Amino acid sequence: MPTIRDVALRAGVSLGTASYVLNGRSGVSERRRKLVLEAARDIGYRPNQLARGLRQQRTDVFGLCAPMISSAYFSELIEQFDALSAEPARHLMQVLSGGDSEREYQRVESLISRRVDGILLMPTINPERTLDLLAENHVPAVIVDRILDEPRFDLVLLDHAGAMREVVRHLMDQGHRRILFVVRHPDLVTTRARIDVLNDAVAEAGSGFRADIIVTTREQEELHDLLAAHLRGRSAPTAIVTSNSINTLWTLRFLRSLEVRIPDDVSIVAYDEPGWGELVAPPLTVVRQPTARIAEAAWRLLTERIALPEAPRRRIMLSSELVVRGSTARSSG
Amino acid sequence: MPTIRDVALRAGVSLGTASYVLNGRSGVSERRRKLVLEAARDIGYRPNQLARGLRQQRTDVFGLCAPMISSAYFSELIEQFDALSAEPARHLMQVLSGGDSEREYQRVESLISRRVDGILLMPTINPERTLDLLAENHVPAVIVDRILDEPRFDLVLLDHAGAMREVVRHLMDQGHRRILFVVRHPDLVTTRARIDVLNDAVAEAGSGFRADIIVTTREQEELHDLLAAHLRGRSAPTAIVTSNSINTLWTLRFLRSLEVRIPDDVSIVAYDEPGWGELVAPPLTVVRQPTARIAEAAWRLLTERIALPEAPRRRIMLSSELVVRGSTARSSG
DNA sequence: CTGAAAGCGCTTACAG
DNA sequence: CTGAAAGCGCTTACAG
Repeated sequence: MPTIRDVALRAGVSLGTASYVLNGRSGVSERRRKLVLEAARDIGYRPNQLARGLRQQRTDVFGLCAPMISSAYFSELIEQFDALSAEPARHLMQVLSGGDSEREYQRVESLISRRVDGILLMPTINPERTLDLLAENHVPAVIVDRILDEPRFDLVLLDHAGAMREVVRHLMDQGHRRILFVVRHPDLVTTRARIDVLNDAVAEAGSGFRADIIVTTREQEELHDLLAAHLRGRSAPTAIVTSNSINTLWTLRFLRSLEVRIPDDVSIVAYDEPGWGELVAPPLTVVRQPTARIAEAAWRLLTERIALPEAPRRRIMLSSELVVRGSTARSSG
Repeated sequence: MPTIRDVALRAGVSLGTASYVLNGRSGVSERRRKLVLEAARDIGYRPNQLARGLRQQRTDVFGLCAPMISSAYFSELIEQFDALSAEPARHLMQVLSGGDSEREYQRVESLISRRVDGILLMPTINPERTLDLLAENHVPAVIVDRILDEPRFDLVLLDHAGAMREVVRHLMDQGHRRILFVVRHPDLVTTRARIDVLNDAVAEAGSGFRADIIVTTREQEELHDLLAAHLRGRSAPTAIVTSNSINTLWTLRFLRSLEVRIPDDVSIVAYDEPGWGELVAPPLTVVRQPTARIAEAAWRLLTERIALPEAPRRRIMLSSELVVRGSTARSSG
């Protein structure tokens, strides 16, 4: 592959001059500038970003670590980030943690070894080691959701509590008194916040109101059995809230196999807006995350952090939107 | 960030010796080896892969370019690739073309500038410039699907014709005579192949049999109108085949709004297996792509191409699987 | 078994 | 306005 040396040789100028031209610096005669540009085009010169990055101590690459890609929330978010990376000639280097903290650590370590300028982290449940790694190496990073308080990094937060308040209000307005919340990670601060809001609302509403929690695992079967047990009971829920699109998928599947009708027997509110949300019968009432604004905020925070490493930490909180559709209706209970 | 020089200094050995130890070369005394390892750990040394890549002329990074991430087929494929990249300490650098050839070219160019060892390309419709770029720069690359013949690269192919033959057989066995095929890119060789199979089968079956094609654009409305027109006609289709999950989503949505019942009024076969395929009522009959095997084949091809740049080109053809579920039934027409 | 030196492909002060 | 030289952080022949 041709190097800048080849360009200089062909243009008959020094290596330094070639570099100046290629980087658009002023102070090179028009004649030489043309010669260099022509030579570069002729031999198909493409600058080696490894060398450039090594020398300049910056790579114009942002690292991005997400748990997965197959959930609507993350794939949307990542497409948004990708769009953002196009214009300022920046590159996105994406890795997946699979939700596993150890893998997250390793992948982020690899990103650091590749000297990315900064990292966008959609953390796993236990990101402590990763956060320490980032902090120790002074890698500019912004954390997207899942963490409420972290003095070392800029944060983009989602107002989960507010969203849950809206969900509960919507359901109670419809006469629902027994709400089941299907969650995957009850120990996440953000899940915790939602559970608290739910419990508080129920407590405040008085007797006859109640909230239950189901924690899902990787085993679909367990959810099936728990769901069946809850629905059989005397205090069966009249409304179910699912915390992410996988839980929603599974819950809908099992409700169907249990011959529970939506919304006649039970209402459903789903977090995240899967592509098929409008498609299932009835269309889903969802809490939609503002992925475009999340990506934009995180990107801006990271860019500014890189520019001013010592600026005070910032947190941006974004709120979700409750979209009411056919899967919620007046309680029949 | 600490360099190998810092490690050597702290361990009291030469820079070369530190490098030997860190790279697991033999021929260093046990005493020094321990000193180096300890020093590296103590100061949190992390090799600069930019420098390493520059020197070694290899980065252990594979580039991956896909049209998008929000389709089930691609997100599955990419998760598979990601899993593959974990074990041999290789890194995946992923870019998105958005289906736009110009953007594909630029993103691949950026990958090349970053000196990836090879590229996994899920091409756009007009990848010619990108392919030329890859070929001219002798970048090892393997192309996944969408291209049938390309003497310069290794290929992983999907047997679309075979899959379509199976689909048509299944439908005709059920008494269907009028089949509508909803496609996005009729000029893709792979789509062309499927259309040909469909047309041939219909011609062979004799009079009374017929096949129609609808080409979708970015405008959902157009599909709605075309669908309505086809279904109103005297020779309305009794079965519809959709070419990807977006088309499937839209088609299902419009059939619902047109109050067409599935499979009573019309049967549906969908290409790709969206996460919600089993969820909609009725569950979808689908042509499922073997994403795990595709990823594995492409990865192996690329690895071997890098090892033996001059080895003869290879093509691996994989076949899809027809999964019959409730959306197809005996024709009522 | 160990160390000094060259070089990967760039950018960027520094002389001239 | 231009060129020679140093240096980014590594690896790797080459002497000793």
